[in-house]
Amino acid sequence: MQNLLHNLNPEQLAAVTLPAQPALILAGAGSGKTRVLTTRIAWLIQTGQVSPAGILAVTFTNKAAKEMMTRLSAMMPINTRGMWIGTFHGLCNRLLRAHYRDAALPQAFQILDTQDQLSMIKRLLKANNIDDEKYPPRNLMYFINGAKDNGLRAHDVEAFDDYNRKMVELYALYDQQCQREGVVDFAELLLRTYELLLRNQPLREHYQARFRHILVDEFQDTNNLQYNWLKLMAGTQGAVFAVGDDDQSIYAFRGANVGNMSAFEREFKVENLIKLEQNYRSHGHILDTANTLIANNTKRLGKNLHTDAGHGEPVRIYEATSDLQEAQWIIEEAKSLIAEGSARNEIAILYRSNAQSRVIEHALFSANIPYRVYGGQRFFERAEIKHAIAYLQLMDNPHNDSAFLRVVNFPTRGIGARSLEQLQDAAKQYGISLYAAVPYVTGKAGTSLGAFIKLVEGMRFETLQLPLKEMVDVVINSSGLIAHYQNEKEGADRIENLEQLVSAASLFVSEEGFGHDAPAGLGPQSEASAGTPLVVGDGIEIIDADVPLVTVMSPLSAFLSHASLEAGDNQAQAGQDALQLMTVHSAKGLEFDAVFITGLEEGLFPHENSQKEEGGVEEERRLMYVAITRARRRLYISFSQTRMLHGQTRYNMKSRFFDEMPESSLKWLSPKVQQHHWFASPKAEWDNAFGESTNKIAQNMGKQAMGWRIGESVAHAKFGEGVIVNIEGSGSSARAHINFGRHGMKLLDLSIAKLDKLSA
DNA sequence: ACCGTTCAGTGGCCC
DNA sequence: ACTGAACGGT
Repeated sequence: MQNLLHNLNPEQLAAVTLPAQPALILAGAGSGKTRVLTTRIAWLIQTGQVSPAGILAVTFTNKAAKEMMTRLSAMMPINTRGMWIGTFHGLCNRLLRAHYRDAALPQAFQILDTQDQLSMIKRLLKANNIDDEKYPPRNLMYFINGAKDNGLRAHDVEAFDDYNRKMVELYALYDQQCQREGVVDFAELLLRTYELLLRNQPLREHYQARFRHILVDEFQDTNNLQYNWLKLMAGTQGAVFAVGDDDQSIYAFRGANVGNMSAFEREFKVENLIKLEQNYRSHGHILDTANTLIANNTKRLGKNLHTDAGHGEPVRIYEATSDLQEAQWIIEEAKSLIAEGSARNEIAILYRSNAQSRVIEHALFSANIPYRVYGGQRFFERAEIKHAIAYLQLMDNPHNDSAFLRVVNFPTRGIGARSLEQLQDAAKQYGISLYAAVPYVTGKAGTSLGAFIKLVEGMRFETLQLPLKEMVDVVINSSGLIAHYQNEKEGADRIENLEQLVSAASLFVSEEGFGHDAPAGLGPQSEASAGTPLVVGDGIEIIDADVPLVTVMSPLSAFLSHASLEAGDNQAQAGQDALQLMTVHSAKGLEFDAVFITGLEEGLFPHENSQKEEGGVEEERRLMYVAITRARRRLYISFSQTRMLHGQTRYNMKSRFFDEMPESSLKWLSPKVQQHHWFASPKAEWDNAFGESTNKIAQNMGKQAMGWRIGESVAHAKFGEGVIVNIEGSGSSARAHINFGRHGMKLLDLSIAKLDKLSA
């Protein structure tokens, strides 16, 4: 015990040992939040306050859940069985599997990922002759997900105009279609579980009594449905231990509601609010920079990080002339860091948007520096894997139309658009799935469709008694996928991936505790042993979901859930000692010795779209705060005078965030170049080192009128600082397009507008 | 079935 | 500038 708690600072210790009451822990970046969460769990169990079965710990990512598990088992000889640590979606999946009847789902229900959901919506629109120009599938998807995230079914959504009435109607149709097919989307997992608990009192009371301690990670990222889900799960007795940081709330765009933090404090009558402000990650200058910046936000719960680590080095700021040159500079700096002994994977290059990575990657590639880009395509999202999965889905639940359509003619087997049209008509007419509608199609189309059904049935029959690994192996071969890719020029990688899917299945079986030789395709292996059936009140029997998945679903169903819920690593190749490239969003939760934050320009960071959004700039500022606090020892921030975006050169102003950072912690590496000065100096001076594209810019910048040049910085009484982006006309009738950053782009008459030359 | 062309859209992304 | 989807021709 002493062991468990020693080395905690007073605030951490206080948080870990709080009584069983609602608590809100404001955990700043690098303040040991995961440590507090895991130690709290260990402490609760070791002191005998709760059994492992009484713990529910919720995270947003599988990675975080795994991390918590790992750290817990390092802390105590833990009996992981019975403890519920997982993502919202993973936990909901588990509950719905155990209580599928009460939730009105088929036992083998399947989970749609975003791709599947979109394709399903497209099909729905087509089947109902809806103009997809007027109702873009993507919009409908956002509409549906948005409604679900707020706990609203179609009949709950109020529509005030015809357009929205139609959207609501389509939402209802969509849900019907999902129900017919036996599939649920991500939001549905949450909503269905919420409704299940809301309506089923015995079940609700059972879980409320069971989970005496509910711990939530990244609480600031919860959406409204998740918040209400937690409320329902907690009941009146559950001790919810919410850990979060309002300053790191960067996911409003996908429904996260920071307001849940204060709502939690209010509605749960939180008496225990603890701030973890001691930072163990970053040096002082870095922390000061973060603190000063974030102080510009108005809506904060209030928190100020401090460190014992000393000031360390100042934050280095660099002004580049072009995005290309910015990349060159990064590489030079990175090289010298490496030369000084830094590990490559301790250096991160962050950017606001993915489009920025291209230039940097190109430069790294040319310089022969290994790097790794996060956020690429994930394993289970690859086309060939989705195809193999679709065959498996059809074998487990033939009514999944998305899976059917994905592979009915892949590899090609002569089933074209005409045949499918006939099939879809039949399915619509009888209100059944495509699979079930095949017998109603006659003629040649019927024959080839029948052959496809035979293929799937054949694979199912053949693998009925086989373990999962072998089932997958049979599927990738008998389906013709392997053969198909063998004939393809670039098919080798895909075949390799398919083979990796077989290994993944094997690994899954051993990790999830399914017997290696247990048949994959049969239902639950041991229905009788499913937990301890509880009989409550009216004789309703509850089988607690606290059982290995194997007892509530077949290995195949479990593997398919796994494929949907854990799409795999979000990073490209596993080149170990490589520079780390990623967006600021995906850097959240990570830390590095040295960090480059690039593209600090108005319009890019803060992003231009954020200006129009309510609270948008504050979210951008939090994003910058997250970026800064990733760095341990050394931080670089750069911006560029020109940048290629969407095929044209843009002249951006430096980000307003520079005005919000403490000058005393910054060190400007480049002399503050006066932009009108560029042309006074020989072009070659800044051209020789960095590539040819500066040439074009220079030529373009040569254009001038009324003593003003493109690219020049100006000051305007009303709009403040700006950059001349273009000049049209000449002489006294010339007009200039000027980018005033936060005031937007203005077209000013050069003979009228009062402009001052800006000397920076 | 497969190809080349055209065209819109282009912010971040967990499950 | 680049991508992915949609379209139309062979």
